[in-house]
Amino acid sequence: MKKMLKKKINLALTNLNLAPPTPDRNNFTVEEPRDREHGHLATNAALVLAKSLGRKPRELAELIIKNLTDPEGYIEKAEVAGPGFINFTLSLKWWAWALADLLRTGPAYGRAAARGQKIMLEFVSANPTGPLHVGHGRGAAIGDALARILNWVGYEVSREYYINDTGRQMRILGESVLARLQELQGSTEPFPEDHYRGTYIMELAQKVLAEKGPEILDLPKDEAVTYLADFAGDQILVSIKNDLATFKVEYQTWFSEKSLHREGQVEKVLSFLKEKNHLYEQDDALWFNTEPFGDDKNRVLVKSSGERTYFATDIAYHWNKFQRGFSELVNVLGADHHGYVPRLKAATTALGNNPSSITVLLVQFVNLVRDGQPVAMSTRTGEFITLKEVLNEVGVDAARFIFLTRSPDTPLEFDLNLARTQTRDNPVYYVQYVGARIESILKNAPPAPVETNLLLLAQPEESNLIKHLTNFPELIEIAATRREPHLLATYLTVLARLFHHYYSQHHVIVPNLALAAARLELIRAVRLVVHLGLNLLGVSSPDQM
RNA sequence: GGGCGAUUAGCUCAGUUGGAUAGAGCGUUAGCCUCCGAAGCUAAAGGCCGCGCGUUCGAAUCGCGUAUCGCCCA
Repeated sequence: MKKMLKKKINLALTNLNLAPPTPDRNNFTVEEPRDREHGHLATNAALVLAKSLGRKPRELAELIIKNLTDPEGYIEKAEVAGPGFINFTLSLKWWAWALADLLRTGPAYGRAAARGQKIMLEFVSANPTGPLHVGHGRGAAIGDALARILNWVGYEVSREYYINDTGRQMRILGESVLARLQELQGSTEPFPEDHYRGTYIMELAQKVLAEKGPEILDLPKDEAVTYLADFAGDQILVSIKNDLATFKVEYQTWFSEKSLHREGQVEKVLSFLKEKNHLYEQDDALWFNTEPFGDDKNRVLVKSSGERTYFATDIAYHWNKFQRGFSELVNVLGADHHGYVPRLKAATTALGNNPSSITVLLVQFVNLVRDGQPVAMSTRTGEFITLKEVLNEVGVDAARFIFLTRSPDTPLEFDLNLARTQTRDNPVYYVQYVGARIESILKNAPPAPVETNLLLLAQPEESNLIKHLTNFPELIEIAATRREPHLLATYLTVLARLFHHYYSQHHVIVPNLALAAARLELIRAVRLVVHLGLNLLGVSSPDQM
């Protein structure tokens, strides 16, 4: 719709043949004015171009209007307004054409052709040391919705979960289970500080005891800890997978950190960087010279103890991603990782890739509130609300929608009381209700005549609806390029409002059968877009509620 | 001390990359079901878009400064 107008304006500018040809010819925008009295669409072309063309804005606007060509009869009215805007009112013919086009395209509306580009989304990637909490849920909702959207606009998308199944946190996990095991066997040693205290640790200890017996405790401590870490990690990972499946998040790959070490990838990337002269030794440690690539200081890759740092394995991991043929990487991370971004980009550059091929999406924390009080969320103390609990309380759809309505870079307040008591008032139902209402109308619909005349949709509420519907493809495109799935949630809320308003103003099934038929087509289109939009958010779109 | 993000209605938050009179949900107030689903609609009240300076035809949006909050680093 906007493209159509832009083309016409550009053509008018060409016809005007004004010298000099301006370089900012395409700098103007076509937008929807807030005020309905300003028509369907407005352009600032005259305002933007006035200076370089040496004309007064209003004068230029008049010239543009005079030179518009519109053989199809799509423009009803074009007039100069305010400081030099041109307001357009589009004709019924245009709206009929746009709606027909949408219905003809059907379930593929807004879907772009494959671009032959592989893009990887890594998200959640929580350590398998405890259950997922709400913060992970937010990352999961955003990552998954973004994956759906990117796929929709033509990328070959792969979702990946990186499992940190080795290192310090895993050892602490093993030690935590060991401590509980010893307790079960009568030890009175105090539980070690800074270890995982959640009740699930005790459950895991009981499970080990039941399956393997107390002989585990006879092993040398290191062996026991390693065994228990693996055992517990595997179990926890299973429950993480279950939670994500419940949340309707599916991964193509679960990538194990261990496999990087097993296949010697860390050593390979170290020698690669060494060859490129990016490494140096100092104080018995091996350093990576990341500063020239925009990091604020250099980083250790191999400690004096010989241990590889977390950063070293992470470089190997991202190297591996590129080697698997992904041209673009998106990482959804908690906001506490933002200091990590420059060094990741630095590593990307040093490895010979464009740093802009990796996008890090930082998601701010979720603050749980109960009875007006913040709820502590430490995995260590065991006082946390798991994703599973929240899903049980408010349901998958509501949780996803709440996560996806807010921009990722603002902390989200999640009020559990509100979520619990106001389930039915949740905004997600406002959108879903549109679908249910339409299905109900369609059930009562009379049989359609052979030919439907969409020109009968002459009410302003109808053109408003069509206008918003036809914005869908462009909106998805924007949400994809900006990696902002929440734009879609906002879009759907507006669509819902427009529909509910229309519904209250006009009956769909009216005695005039031709008009009824046209209106049924319109609400079918609304149904379709609501369905597509909710699907892209991973929210269900029920026929009945 | 340095960095990143935030600051918009009583509360929770949008604002489609600079457009005309600032948006929604919840809450408050007053209305609307003999009529396609009232999980809805209509209306009212509620705003110095943290503050200051700048950029320009035009700023919630961009720049600089500043305050407050959250997080990260030393």
